[in-house]
Amino acid sequence: MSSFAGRMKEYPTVSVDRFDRENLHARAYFLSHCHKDHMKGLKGPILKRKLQFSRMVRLYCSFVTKELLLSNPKYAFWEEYIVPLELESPTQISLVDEASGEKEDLVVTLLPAGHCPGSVMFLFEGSRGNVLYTGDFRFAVGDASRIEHLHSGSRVKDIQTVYLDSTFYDPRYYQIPTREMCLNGISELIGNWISQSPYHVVWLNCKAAYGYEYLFTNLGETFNTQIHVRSLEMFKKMPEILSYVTTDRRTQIHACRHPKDEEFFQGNRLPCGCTAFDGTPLRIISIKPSTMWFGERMRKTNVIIKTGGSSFRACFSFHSSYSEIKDFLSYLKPVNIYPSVIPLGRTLTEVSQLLNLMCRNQSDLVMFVYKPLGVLKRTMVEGPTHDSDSDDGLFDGLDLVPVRKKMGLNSEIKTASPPKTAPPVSVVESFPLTVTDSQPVAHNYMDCTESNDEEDGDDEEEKEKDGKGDTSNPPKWDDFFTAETLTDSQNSLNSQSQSCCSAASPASSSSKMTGSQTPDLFSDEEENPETNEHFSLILSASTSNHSSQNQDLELADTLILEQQEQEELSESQASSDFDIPCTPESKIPRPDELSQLYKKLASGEEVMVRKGSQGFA
DNA sequence: GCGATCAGCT
DNA sequence: CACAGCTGATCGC
Repeated sequence: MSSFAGRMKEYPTVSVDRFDRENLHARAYFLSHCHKDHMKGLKGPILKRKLQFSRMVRLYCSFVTKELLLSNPKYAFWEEYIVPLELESPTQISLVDEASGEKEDLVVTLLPAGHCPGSVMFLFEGSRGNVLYTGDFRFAVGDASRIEHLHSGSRVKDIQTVYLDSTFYDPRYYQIPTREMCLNGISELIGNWISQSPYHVVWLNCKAAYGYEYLFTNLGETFNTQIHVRSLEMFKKMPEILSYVTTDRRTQIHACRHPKDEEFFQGNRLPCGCTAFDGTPLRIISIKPSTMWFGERMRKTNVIIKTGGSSFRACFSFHSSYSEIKDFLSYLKPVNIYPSVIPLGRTLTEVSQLLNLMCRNQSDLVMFVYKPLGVLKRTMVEGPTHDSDSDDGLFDGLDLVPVRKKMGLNSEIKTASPPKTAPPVSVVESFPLTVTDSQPVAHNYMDCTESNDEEDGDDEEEKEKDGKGDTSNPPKWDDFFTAETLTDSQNSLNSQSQSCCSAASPASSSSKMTGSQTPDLFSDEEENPETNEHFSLILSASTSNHSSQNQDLELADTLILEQQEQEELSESQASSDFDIPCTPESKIPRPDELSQLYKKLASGEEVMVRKGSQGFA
């Protein structure tokens, strides 16, 4: 569940997915998708009144989200204030302060998020840099590279901040079978059942939320049928969904619901009340889509689990897994990452620390330590970014969070060198200026940490409260986290750091054993990690609590492999704005070499960074 | 009577 | 197995 407070520090005059409290003063609203936890305050009378007195404030979302939203009478009053935007079409939006007339332009691009119908990410491009608000999303590995608007030419755009759907950003959720695997498993189960007779029917026990539609359309297509649902109203303008759903109960696949549907099912009734089509009793199985996750080294897993005589759970996820998120972040390498969800049993601090490893600063930290030339490049790219975060008074008088960060930054910089003025516009000029930052890495690292920790003023309370519950069992996470941090550095030096981590893992494991789960043993049988997982599509009769077994082993293993993976990814990302030439040996460069390097870097990299942020302005 | 919040339950 | 959201109780305005 999202606990994002609604405002991005870079663009605090707009609100995203939150419509209460300070968001009531926003100059523009954005709704990423039509789930209630992203719509807080959206039907509030205060906001409704504000709209009636405003000429400028609008709600921006996708066409599909607009349709879904307006299909609910409680939100019908938004009709005249909604501006639906096409996907992948950069659109300039003027943010006007209606009192002062002050204006700021922002370019927004909607990117399909794969979470539910109409769900999008928002890419904001403006004077404060490129910011990606992911909303909720499910991306497969590699998906980010296929999104045109995350690129500028052949390069990845310079993303300042990602506001991230971190629902499964926790190594517990290392992998979740792909959509295709899940669909295939469900199709096989359903096919085997409904082919037996017309009285063999399936009840898809779906929650009351958008997001299962692609299941319906795929099943409808596969079995040349329609799925029974309670209402078609919300899909009336979406033919590609509408054609696969029906309110006619005489179909073999149902996704209808009833407050007492579980009882109904026990009594061999469908939620719609059906017990028979023509006097012949139905043979009903229930399939409950639910998230299943697996460890990094899980060799074979089932996407269907039998939970009773005629009950099944089927793997289904609205959100990206840990490894999918990592792939996404490794590709984008944003400067900052802020989680919008704290996974159950975690705290904001823990998640922020783990996310720091995926920040651009952090991956460069490794390069800085072992590849000294890298720091020049890193500083070059980062200097301006850095400064732009603290240069002017845009945040003056606004919320505490950005100001606090700014102050922290300045004080950090002061210790190294006198306060700097705003960065020069010229690329060449900015170069020597930023290179003089003698020890920038630690500062930047701290900066990332602090900003994450201190972000989200009132939001933090919620998150910390969430976290309180698990302060009783912190060792497992802490142990794990420490190990990972260590590995981060060690891995670059020594490929045998694996043994170091393996040694550390039993300790964290034993503390974890106090949890309710019964992880599998540290068996050595899985010495050979298969990166190509084969999720079984075949129905399993197993009723074991399979999905979280091996947690401890996975945690430890994750530490080792993810760093390797990260390195590979950065190597493959040769076109990135912030990639750097490899330094084969760590000798100290001579001044003339440095000068050559400066020229090379200045000729391309920085120019691209600057252009990237102005591309659509 | 309405909204916000929380516990409980899927 | 934890998606998202409903229902009902309680409290405050």
